Amino acid sequence: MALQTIREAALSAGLPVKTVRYYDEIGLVRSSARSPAGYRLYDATACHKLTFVQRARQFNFSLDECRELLDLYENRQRPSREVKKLALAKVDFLQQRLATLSDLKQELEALAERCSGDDRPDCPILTAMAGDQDADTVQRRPRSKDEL
Amino acid sequence: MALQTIREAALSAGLPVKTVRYYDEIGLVRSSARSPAGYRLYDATACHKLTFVQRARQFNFSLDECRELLDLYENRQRPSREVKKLALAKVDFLQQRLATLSDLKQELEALAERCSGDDRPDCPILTAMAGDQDADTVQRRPRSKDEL
DNA sequence: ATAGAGCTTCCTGTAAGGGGAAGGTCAAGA
DNA sequence: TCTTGACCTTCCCCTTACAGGAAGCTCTAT
Repeated sequence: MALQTIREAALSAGLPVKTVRYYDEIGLVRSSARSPAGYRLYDATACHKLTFVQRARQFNFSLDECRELLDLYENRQRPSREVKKLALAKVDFLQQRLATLSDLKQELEALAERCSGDDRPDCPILTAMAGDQDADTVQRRPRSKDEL
Repeated sequence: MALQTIREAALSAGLPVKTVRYYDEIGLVRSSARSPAGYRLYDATACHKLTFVQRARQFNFSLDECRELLDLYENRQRPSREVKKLALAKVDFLQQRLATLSDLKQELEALAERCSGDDRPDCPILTAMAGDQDADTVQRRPRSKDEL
């Protein structure tokens, strides 16, 4: 396969052109060459890496984590243990967030259910947020960095 | 209650000082006055609003949404319908994200389960992300703006 | 008088790009 | 040959919701 322009490479990886340019800029996936006019050119290997990163992103890995995964992917001697560790850590992270969001949703649903949702101004949702005595069912939760 | 300094107001609302200063700067919750030396001063109403915003943030509302909620909260004539609409939209949003994250977690777990996690270099996780033929169980999903 | 805490504004940085301007390049059609 | 339009480049600002820190003023206690 011949060298591809950034647009072709982006299309084949399912990424926006801007994103591919950005990955080049931060050194995550470098273009394999430049044309005489300065156009970025991507060979099969580079396109492959773009696709790899796109998939890893779908799995919620950050760009830094993608960098790690790419390194592992390129190192034919790596132990699968390391990859599994990253994957399981991500699973844990997702589990945490699922729990938090689920709680949140239930609380909001409960409040909405008690709201008449008509023309009257009384609203248990606002009352709860204002912290009036009616709102003692609302729990205060600490916020962690990870919590969305 | 007398006027409070930014630190006292922040403490009473459970927010960092930096955050309260930021809310003032963007006009979300303005300080009610300034001391002769230029110190921000908060009265009971302003402190109340800070608390309101802190609660709404716990419910995952963005600062722009908090602004809307504050407007509704301050408008004694508002119909509860509008508040309920915002709350239910947020519930929907959370529901979407829960589904996405749950899918993600299951896929990752399945991959990790098939990975030996030892010293050998073979790794189904990397293989799946590389898009090799072995990875036909991995589905491509479109990413929306909202999806974390 | 001085130390230390608290306050101010201003600047920089975060994640992961998006939007758009100004300008060079390339292939096709008139 | 000229021109048009699509494509490419770099550069810069914008986003969310603050955090960290510097330089400098203020207040309180000793």
